[in-house]
Amino acid sequence: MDNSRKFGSDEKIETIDLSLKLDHEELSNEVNSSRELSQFDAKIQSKEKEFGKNSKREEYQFSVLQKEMNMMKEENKVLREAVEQTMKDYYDLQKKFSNTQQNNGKKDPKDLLSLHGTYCIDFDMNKRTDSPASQENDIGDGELGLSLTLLSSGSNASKVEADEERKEKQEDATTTGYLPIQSSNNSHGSNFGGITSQVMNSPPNRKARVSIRAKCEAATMNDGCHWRKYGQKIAKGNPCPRAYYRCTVAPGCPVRKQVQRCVEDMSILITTYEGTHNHPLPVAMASTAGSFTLVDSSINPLLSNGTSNLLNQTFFPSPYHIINSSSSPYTSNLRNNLYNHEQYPIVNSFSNTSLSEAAQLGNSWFPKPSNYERNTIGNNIFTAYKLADIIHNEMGPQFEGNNNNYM
DNA sequence: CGCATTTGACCTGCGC
DNA sequence: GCGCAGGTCAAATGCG
Repeated sequence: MDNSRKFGSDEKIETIDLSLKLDHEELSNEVNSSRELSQFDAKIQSKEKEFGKNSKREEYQFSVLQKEMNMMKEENKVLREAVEQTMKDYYDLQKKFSNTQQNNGKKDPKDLLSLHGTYCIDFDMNKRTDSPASQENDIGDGELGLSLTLLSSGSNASKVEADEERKEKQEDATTTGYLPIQSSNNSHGSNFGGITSQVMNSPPNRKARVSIRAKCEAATMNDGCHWRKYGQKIAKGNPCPRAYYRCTVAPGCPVRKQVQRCVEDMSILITTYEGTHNHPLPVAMASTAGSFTLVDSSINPLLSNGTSNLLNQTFFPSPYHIINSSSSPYTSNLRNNLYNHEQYPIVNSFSNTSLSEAAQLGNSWFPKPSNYERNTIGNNIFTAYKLADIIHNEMGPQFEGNNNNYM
């Protein structure tokens, strides 16, 4: 925008539509940094001087523009504060995690894999929005979409489940569940379309579990694998039956999953995966997971090794490559992640079309949808692999290796 | 007829 | 040791 030259040549024009010169796209580019903002202010002030002799209408236009710009500056400030707050919370949580590990005598971060715990991923697939405006609103509300919750729990296996139940009861306090134990002033526990990952200690003889909670009207989430139902139980305290599935992609695959609706909110589907696939994952699944542009947050190697490897092991048994851009400042990483999530929406990552088409195309790897799954494919479909990808994305790059440490 | 789902019975672990 | 609850098995059933 070469305003000086432009204004110089337009001085004789009686009415000048300044709004054309300050379109939203350019304005949004201008306000990306405070430094640029100040430069922008200087430009506006110089223009004010130039147009000081013009009509009151132009002055009015200036005032309107200035108000708009002030509003954008305020918004920008709120966004920056939200990012900073989230970063602060994130660091606090990492510190707590590190302290917990030290107290447990875990010297090697790899030993985290011996925490055969349950990792919970929360998201609300109905909350995802596509419009940039809603993104900004979400961020402006401080709902930055990702928080980590580390709970210290009892040491026996039954307590793991008990904790899960207890937390489910607590989750009415928040909307998505899993109360953050830190940063009381944040809004991570509110109903955002994001993720809450959770790590709970459990005994060594417990297999790794990844629990995914999704707002999903369908009877089950389709994650690309082929599952055979082998049982159903009505668990105590929840009238909704819990269904048991085992992976049938490859014979002898030990991976199992449990699917149950949340008692407080029937629209929430809780899917718990357990075990490690003994076969390569379907190509579309891997490609979907890899469709994220992963950004190296490089924040906490402890979390990176622990959570990501566990997720990796549960969801990504085969080598899985990521893209690192470690040169980016973290705030921009966070921002990039948020936008990457929008760019590659969680919802419908395994869309009805892709799934059924893949099956129709006769892809050898692709499981033929079961009767049950055929009925659910048309609804909002979610791939846990992508969520695990997001978790990894937030956790950092130390991702590969140590795949057999916790089984 | 083959495969997937359903469902009651059985097994196992844990708390008391 | 007993009872309870979660998890698994396997025969029965349903569906294409």
